[in-house]
Amino acid sequence: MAKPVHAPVSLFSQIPADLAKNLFGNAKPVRLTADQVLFLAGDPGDGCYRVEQGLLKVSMISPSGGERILAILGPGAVVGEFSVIDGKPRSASVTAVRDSALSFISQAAFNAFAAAHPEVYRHFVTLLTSRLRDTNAVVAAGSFLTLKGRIARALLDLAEAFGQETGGHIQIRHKLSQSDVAAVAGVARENVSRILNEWMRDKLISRMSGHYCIDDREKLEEEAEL
Amino acid sequence: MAKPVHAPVSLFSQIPADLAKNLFGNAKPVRLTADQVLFLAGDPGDGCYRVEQGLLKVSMISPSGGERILAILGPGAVVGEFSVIDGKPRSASVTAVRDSALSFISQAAFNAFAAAHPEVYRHFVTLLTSRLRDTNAVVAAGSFLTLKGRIARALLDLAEAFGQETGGHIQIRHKLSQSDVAAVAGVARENVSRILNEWMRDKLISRMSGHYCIDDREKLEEEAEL
DNA sequence: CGACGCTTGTGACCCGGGTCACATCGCCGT
DNA sequence: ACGGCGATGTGACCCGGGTCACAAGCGTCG
Repeated sequence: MAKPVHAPVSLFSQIPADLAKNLFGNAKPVRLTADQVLFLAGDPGDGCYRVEQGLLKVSMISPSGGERILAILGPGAVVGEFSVIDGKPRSASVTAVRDSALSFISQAAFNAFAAAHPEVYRHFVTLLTSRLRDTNAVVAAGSFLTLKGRIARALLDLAEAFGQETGGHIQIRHKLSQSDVAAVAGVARENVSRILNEWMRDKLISRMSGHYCIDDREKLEEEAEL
Repeated sequence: MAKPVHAPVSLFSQIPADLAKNLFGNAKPVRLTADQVLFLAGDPGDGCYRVEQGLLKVSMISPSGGERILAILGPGAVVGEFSVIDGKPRSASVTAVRDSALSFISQAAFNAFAAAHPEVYRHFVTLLTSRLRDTNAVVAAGSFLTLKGRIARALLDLAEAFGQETGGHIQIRHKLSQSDVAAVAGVARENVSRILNEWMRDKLISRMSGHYCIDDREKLEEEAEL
């Protein structure tokens, strides 16, 4: 029963380009250098951003230092909407994975725009729904899958976000460390190393100059289901 | 650092009563007896429901039989919106915990209504946002908290949903089995038994005729943070 | 009232996977 | 070319928590 259990964690939270154009038309530009923090969980939220360029990660940090990555966002994604919608503090931290450029709009500006263009809500509804489906899948994965399954899922998700198909192979066009994969999968880094090597031996994946590449998506998806 | 890590899983997904009145005005009534399944994950989704009366659980079942409860919904809650919004199959299963009465509206009816009353989208946005916050918290709990922490969280969440405050004590007005608590917390039933008894010894909670009751919310919240 | 069938209580065991401790390996910078 | 440092590879160990196996409770239904 090869059902598609799989659903991408790191779905880009896109909204239609023309809408975004207007919404973020004269937004304030913000630049981040790699590893710079945009905001931390708990911070008051005063507005939201659109990723113009670069790469961000949305994560939660445990008091003991552990990190769990909830999503990785690229150009076109909107980040920080929660606070704009409900006014509560930021629920997660956002950090630049590489140098990035964003557009910022204040909560007030957003509300004003939304009042004038109610269709933004409709788009947000579909966007949030798809995010919720993903997150539910993550919860399920966390409670049902084993280490290997979770790592497979993480890879597949990453591929979904950054993958570039080239003849049955999927290049992940981003230099991701094992720690990153570990934080997405929610497992220890050491195990990522072990499993990834095992899969390289078995030709499920390969690595070229730091970039991982999925060679046998089929088998990997199999690994992801239990 | 007693920060309120806590966020309810089983928040009732309410929408304003007057809106619901119209939206579900002449919906088709549906009745469920305890333990009856409303729909299963994977089923095609043809519409959504409003809980008029009773209690439902939203859960995912693992191939190996394990169950993970994502939410428990009571009167006023809307269930099955995902499929109505994006047309995809149901992402989780919904089962009646006790005899229940629902109102059903088809996807078409929903869309028609929403087209005429765009404000439904705005409400759904806030509803989905709060759900997403919760689910993210669940992911965090799953990766950071220990057994005790997760059980404490589960109890607190359940209390949030069914609790009735009475002088520092919180009655959980619903007969929930340890297996239910276990499925909410995502741990083994046996451990729920052990931990709950430990907490009863320590006067954090008590049980009267099957109903659990939180006697020392403070301490319980402490347990929930690591 | 007794029996059957759930829900609970508890101990013993086991194993997946986290943690620790290093050895390597690149990759840069000077 | 060398030295340093972060990213990897790998083994050994350990422990939280799941699993198993029963023993009690406790309704509830004939």
